[in-house]
Amino acid sequence: MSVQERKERERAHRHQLIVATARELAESQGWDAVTTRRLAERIEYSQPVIYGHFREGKREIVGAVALEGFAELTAAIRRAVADGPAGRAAVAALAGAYVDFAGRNPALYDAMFLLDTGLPFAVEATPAPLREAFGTLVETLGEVAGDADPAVFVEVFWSALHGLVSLTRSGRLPREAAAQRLTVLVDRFAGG
Amino acid sequence: MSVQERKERERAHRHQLIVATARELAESQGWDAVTTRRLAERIEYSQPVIYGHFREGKREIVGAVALEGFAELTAAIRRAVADGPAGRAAVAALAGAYVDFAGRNPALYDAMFLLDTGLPFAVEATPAPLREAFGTLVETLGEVAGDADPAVFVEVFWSALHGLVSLTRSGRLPREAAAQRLTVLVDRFAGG
DNA sequence: TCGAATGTCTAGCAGTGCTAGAATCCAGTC
DNA sequence: GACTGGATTCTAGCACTGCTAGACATTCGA
Repeated sequence: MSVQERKERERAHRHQLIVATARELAESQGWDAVTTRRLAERIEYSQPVIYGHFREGKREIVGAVALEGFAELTAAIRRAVADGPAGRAAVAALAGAYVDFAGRNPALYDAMFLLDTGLPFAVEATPAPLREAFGTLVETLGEVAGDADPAVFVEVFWSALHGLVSLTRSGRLPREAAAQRLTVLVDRFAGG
Repeated sequence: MSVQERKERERAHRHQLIVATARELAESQGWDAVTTRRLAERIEYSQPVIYGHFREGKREIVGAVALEGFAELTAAIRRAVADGPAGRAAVAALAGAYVDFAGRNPALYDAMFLLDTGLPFAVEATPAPLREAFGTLVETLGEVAGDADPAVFVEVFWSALHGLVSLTRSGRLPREAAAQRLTVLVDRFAGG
């Protein structure tokens, strides 16, 4: 194994270490606690090494965490609908998985859907994990779109889920009755 | 008019000047550009004077801006439904007004629904402008709730609107087809 | 006019994201 | 094994952030 390969492996490992450390810090203490100084301390290098891996700085790190999140969201949704539920059961399963995912990974969710990451959505350059996540939503929900364009329908349903999640998390909707709100939403979107 | 009254008038004026300046800066350059140094420069006092008005610091300033926003949102929605539209027309008018309000006042909207302001929602201590805004939504939409609790129904519809607005603004939903998404949402919620 | 209370300012703290250039290390060549 | 050049990492620092202690200035009542 060449010196070059070993160097590349070390670099990739360090890159992943930074991303994992950022995510850990974010989930335990919030994104405000994730600073490049703290990441550097945690990985036992100086700050400029962080910038050697992420040329666009902190926002690129948040983007890298988000990418992981999309892969995991896709997996969570696929597991939720693995039994092949149809109609309302599919919508409910997907909605439940989405809200559960957001609840278990609040900082990851913020990286994916709230914070500025620079990741392009819905264009040619959109990274594969993002496309795949959205594609999974369309696969699952396309059949209940009725007259609406399935992609547009999915965008609207996703928006509603995102709205419930983010308003609840920021304290603008009470946590009580969250399940009831989800039921109302599923009823409205699975109704035909 | 007493010295005390004049002092209080001056203080109230300065307080309002800080809030208005924060909002102007936020709408023109984003909330990141709103710093207490810049606000102080703009109002021609030093930084500690800002803290003399807002003991909780910047987040209290953002909250003050948000309060104004709620009053304006209420007015905008009331204007949109002043003709007394019913059923789907009422839902559409309200949804259009909400999205339009968010589009015209992006930073104000962020203060209201994204940023940490410390303002309590949906509890005893919730400020009147917030209660009034929500009450206006319930007044307008309550009749189309069908079997659902009107307040819960309104929470869900508002979440969906918020989701559309915030995902579009952050570039996660394309601006194209925004009107189409709104139509799909209104159809789902006005459908009975 | 004076003194106390109030209001405002200066100066500074601890932290942020980020980078230039110095220092160190590594690997290839002789 | 030594040397050299390139790569990597570090130190030091910049410009900025939110915020505050104590000094200074102003105001107003007696």
